[in-house]
Amino acid sequence: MPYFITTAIDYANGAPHIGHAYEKVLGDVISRYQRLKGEDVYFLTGVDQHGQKVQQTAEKEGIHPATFSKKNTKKFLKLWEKLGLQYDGWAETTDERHKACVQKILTKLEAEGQLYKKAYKGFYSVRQEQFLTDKEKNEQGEFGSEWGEVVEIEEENWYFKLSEHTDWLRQTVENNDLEITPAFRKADVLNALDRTSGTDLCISRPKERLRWGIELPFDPDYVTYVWFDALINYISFAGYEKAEGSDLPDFDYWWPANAHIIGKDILVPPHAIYWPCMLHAMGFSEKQMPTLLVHGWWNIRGEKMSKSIGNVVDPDELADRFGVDALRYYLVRDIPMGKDSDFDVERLIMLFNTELANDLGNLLNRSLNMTKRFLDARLPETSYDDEESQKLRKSFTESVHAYQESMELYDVAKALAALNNHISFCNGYLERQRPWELAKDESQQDRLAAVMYHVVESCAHAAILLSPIVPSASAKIIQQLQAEELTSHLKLSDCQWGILPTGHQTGKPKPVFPRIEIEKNED
RNA sequence: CGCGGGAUGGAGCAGCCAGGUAGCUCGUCAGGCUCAUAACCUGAAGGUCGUAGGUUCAAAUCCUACUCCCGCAACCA
Repeated sequence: MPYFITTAIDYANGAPHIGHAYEKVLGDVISRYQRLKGEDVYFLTGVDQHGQKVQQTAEKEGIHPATFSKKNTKKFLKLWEKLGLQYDGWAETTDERHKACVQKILTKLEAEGQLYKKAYKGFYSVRQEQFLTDKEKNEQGEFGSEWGEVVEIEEENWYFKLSEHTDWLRQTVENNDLEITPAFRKADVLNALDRTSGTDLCISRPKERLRWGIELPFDPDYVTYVWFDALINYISFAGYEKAEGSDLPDFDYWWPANAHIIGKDILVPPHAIYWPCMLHAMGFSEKQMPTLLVHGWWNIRGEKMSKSIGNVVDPDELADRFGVDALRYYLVRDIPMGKDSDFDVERLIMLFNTELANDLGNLLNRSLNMTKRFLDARLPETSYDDEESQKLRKSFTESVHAYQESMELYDVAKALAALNNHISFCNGYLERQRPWELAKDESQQDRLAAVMYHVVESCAHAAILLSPIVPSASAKIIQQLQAEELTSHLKLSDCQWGILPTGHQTGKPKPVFPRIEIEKNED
């Protein structure tokens, strides 16, 4: 089955921060999980390169917006490579294929009377090059000096008849044809719809104000409003209206998207209102709507992360300091789906050290070590079984079941907790079975073999279930288990007890998750 | 009365939708073990579940009011 998943495309106006990294890692984790299930996955991510902020910042630096956005795009690409993202498509809004698609859509909508031109009158800050609204007014109800000269001007722009689609949208949202996860976000959308109803969406910017964008095909004095441009990436890079002989994917095969992963800040109005209405105007039915997967934010000490406060956490630096596995693990482990969480380096270290190093890493290490020392690194045939071992297998089954159930709901944190549950059980199991004493007794060899099989087999499963989250560490575990050939083509549904055959030879143990030692004098 | 989220032992959270001895992780303390990454295992201390009412045989869980914290929005990135 096709599984088409996208992330928001990041604004190429600066360097990526932890929030960007979170969303992409989440997308990667879900993609890899779906691949593990055997689905045909297409993971699309990218950058939004147009818009006023890019133009402004580029001008400040005295370079062309194209050069500037390319430079920032590289920062994203570099980080995604470092974090091990496995995406199938890369969306850049300056891509000619995307531009052509946007223009085709605009042309069609204009021809069908979905767009019209109208004058707008308002207060405009010359210095900031933007229209001001009431929220920019200070307590005295005036525009402060920070805006410089403020003039009232009238300007013509192109509008999209958003209001003709909002009734349809309301029904589509209420019927869950446009699915919004988690469900509590639906209220936000319905609420925003009330405010939006009756207003249309301005989709153009005059070139004297903004040149950096996609030109309107029917009015060369204007460029396209960034959201109208950016949102289309989800279909343009999926092959919608692609040119003859294009290497883009087959749109009919992939659409609708199984998940648009976005932050709660861009749910309304762009993704839950503009986007579905745009699709509807293009002729998409309510059955062809994507599912919106809305995640929360990483805050710093309870505050919203922002550049101006200076509390941005640099994912690149974190990956260097603690390793990609630790960062990827933390980003999906310590935040409940849809909610906010506080970013805390100490918790990152704690979760890595306890759950990965002490529990799983150590379990693997002691299991392989004992197998090597007591059984000559071989899992011999055994017919021994006991109640403890039955309990372990039951714990395994329950844990895998809970893992899957949570992953289906995109709750990675809960899935990992379920997995860790079994790992803990395994450590307790070893304590109760005491293989190091069984090894001293010739008559207990059968039991020893059974005990070691149970823990080593559990490690193999843990590696498979962890592969979407920490792929490189998972591969290391599999390697030490010498189970590459046994697991490489395995699907999740094949993960029944007994992957490792009788007589299987295990490899040398080497810490996969070396403990992070807390540095002193670190701020 | 703009909208939403949150308030649970020292810290971070689950439980609330489908009321019935308050659970998890970390930390602390005391034991145990020695195969292992000074790891692992067992046990203990620590909470009148934001406040005040109400419904009920019974409320963290349902209802009402209030307090505090966070975010979003309040006509164009």
